[in-house]
Amino acid sequence: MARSAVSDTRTKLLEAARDTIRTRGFTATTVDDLCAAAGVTKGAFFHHFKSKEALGVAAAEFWAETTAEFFRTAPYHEPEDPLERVLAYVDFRKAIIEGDIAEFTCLVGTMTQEIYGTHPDIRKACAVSIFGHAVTLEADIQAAMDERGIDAGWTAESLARHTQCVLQGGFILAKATGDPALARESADHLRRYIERLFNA
Amino acid sequence: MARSAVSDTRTKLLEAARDTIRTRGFTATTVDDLCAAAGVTKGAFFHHFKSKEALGVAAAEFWAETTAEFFRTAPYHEPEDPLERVLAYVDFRKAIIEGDIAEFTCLVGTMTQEIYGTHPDIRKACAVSIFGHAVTLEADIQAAMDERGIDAGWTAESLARHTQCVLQGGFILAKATGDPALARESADHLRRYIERLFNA
DNA sequence: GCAAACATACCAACTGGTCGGTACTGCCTG
DNA sequence: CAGGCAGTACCGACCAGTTGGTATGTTTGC
Repeated sequence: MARSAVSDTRTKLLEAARDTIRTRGFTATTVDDLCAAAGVTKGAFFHHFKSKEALGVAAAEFWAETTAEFFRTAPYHEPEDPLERVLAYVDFRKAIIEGDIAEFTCLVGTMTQEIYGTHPDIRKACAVSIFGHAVTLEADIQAAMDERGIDAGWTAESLARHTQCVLQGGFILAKATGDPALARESADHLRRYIERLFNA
Repeated sequence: MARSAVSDTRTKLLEAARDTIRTRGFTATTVDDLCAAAGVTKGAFFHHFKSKEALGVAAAEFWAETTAEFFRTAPYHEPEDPLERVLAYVDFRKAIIEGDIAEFTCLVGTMTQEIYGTHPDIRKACAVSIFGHAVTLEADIQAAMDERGIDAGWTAESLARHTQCVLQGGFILAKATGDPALARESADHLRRYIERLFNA
């Protein structure tokens, strides 16, 4: 019970961080905000995290873990053809861009923008999350390149990173207007780009 | 003399805001920070801006004006062929991605991420800046489409927005790693995409 | 009974914002 | 043309509320 209570409070705080920081940003989110959102006291907060910055790092790691699991079990891996899997990934990313902005935008992308110069530990954890996810696309991209004998001035690694670039940029445009459609629009351009790269 | 003094202090504050907010973000930038950076007192600050939020709006407008002038007089307009101008724009954007991150990243993109849900007035001013700039690309894209008889499932407006998406996303990747090369890499992908769209 | 997991009260530093006052300029009036 | 007067620009001490963080006490499971 002790253990589950621990992880319960800790998880509640991390979920509160995920939701609140995506809405208000890291700096504007106070420790009291998080405690209120998680329904715990400040004592509990500082029992689990030695500082607000430590929570930021943990929130980025929590994000990395939960999204990794989310994408690992997502249906876009089904196609037999690697290129089809890559395109299915883009379609999947597009499909989940809907509803409230704070629900589909990226916690670590948001935090990175804000704290890259002031909180190096959080920045590193965010980078691990972003590029760790990008890496999961590389094998399929490389397989598609090999299969089709593509040998152009770009690498699988680079294209994988570019997908994240487009998605992150789309989130900014969506936030600027309040309209998720702008993020979906750029996902369409990304898909078209990949199709053309592979002459699909 | 009175007039130039006014605009001098105000401009100093807006420049301080531009530089400081790009480094630390809007929320983490305090009014005292800005006063110190601008070399003025708090009294002067609140004489020119009725609140910190009002300064945020003014900073976004200042950004829109100064960048508009910067791009208007930039050399990428020189080519006679509209498509070449569009590609020259991408090359130009890539070329200016160098040095300190706070020097090449986008003030309004940074602010948008952070305050989209909490400061609607700033958000609107940021959107005006971003999409106002995107619009300056539309005529060339449309001309290139007309010239080459391109009639695909995308519009000049949409592609113009997508260029901003890629650039903004590139800034995030650069911030996450501290390496501007990642932003340039995505600019390369953007250029390649446009080339393929126009069969260039 | 003891260590981990909380809870509560509290604090010093900081935050955006206020307010009375000053300095300078241009303008109107007797 | 002296002198009052109004408006703008600016100063900086001050304030109430908030912030991250702490110190100390209490509960809980093993």
